[in-house]
Amino acid sequence: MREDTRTRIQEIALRLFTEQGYEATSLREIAEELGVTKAALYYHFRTKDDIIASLVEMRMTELEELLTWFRSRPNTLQTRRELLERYAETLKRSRYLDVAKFLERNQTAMRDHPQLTRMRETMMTLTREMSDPGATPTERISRSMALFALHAGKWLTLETELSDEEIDKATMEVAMRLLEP
Amino acid sequence: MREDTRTRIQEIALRLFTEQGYEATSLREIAEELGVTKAALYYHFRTKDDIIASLVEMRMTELEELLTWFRSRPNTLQTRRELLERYAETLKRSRYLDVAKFLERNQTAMRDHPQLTRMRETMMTLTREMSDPGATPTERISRSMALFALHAGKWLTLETELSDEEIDKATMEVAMRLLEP
DNA sequence: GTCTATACGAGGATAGAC
DNA sequence: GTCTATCCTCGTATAGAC
Repeated sequence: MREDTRTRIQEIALRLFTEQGYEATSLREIAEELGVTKAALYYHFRTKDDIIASLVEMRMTELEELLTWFRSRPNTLQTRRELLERYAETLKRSRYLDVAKFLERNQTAMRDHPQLTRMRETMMTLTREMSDPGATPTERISRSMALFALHAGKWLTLETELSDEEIDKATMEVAMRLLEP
Repeated sequence: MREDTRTRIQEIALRLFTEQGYEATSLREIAEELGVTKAALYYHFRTKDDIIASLVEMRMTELEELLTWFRSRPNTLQTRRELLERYAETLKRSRYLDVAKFLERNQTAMRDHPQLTRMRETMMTLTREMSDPGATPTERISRSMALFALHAGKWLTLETELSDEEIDKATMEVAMRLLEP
């Protein structure tokens, strides 16, 4: 059974946007790969922006759910460790990893997008609340970086000697260490 | 005494590119802020790309010098610690920090730039050579992340309770810890 | 409902006048 | 060293075929 056009547009667009850049990818390219004219895209999406807006929305909703879950639990080392595990899980689902990659690589292109502002705030809140009130600056920064470390691990896939699984496992160990005092 | 036009174009362009994005910033905007027409920019630079190419070149040359220096020294913990100090020093000079920020935020826009490829390779080589041949995956990833941590620290300036100096100091401590076994 | 044909203003870029 | 005229492609929009 054939996917619907709308979903195919999103898939092609996300791939091209991530590979070539959001602004460097024209609607004509997307339309050609789909086998239609670019005007046809405007039947399915109001603007170029709308093509990825729903995908970004998915990723953001997930982050907000993660924050809600975190706040519902006692702020212990155990909870923080579980937060890292859950965050890493979201990055394993290819759809979210693709969106995360897109967002990393197209920061300025999405600059004044309201969704991006919300997401930045969610990430900020998450990292901030991981710290105890009386923590030292080093402890605060260290814990904040634990989440970033999970992303950084995905950039290091060029370390040819290591397999993806080894990198994922080692990245998690490094991130966990950043939670320790 | 007035700066020459060429330098002013670079300064205006780097600021606008970093704030708004490379592709989102038009030559007309730069020209207007400078008080000329966009066609006039083509006297000073062959393409839009060339406007920042020389700035990126500076940053890249510096990274390559850092790699050369690192290779000239015994690969000890002491040398790796000094590498972090030197790397952080480059990020303190505003010109390089601005270029680094621009590169972080406009990755896909610079995608097929030969300079970018060279820089990625230099960073990769640097992080790879920081590892001993017999190191565990966790040690390798941890050391590789030490350099990224210095950048990540610059993203955390929104941690309102901490001053820039506190963040810099704490970031360095976290990065140094990532070098330890 | 789904698409094609066509047009508009703005973008980067070039050639050439002054 | 600065500008005009010009070109092609871009995102966007609408009218209308099927």
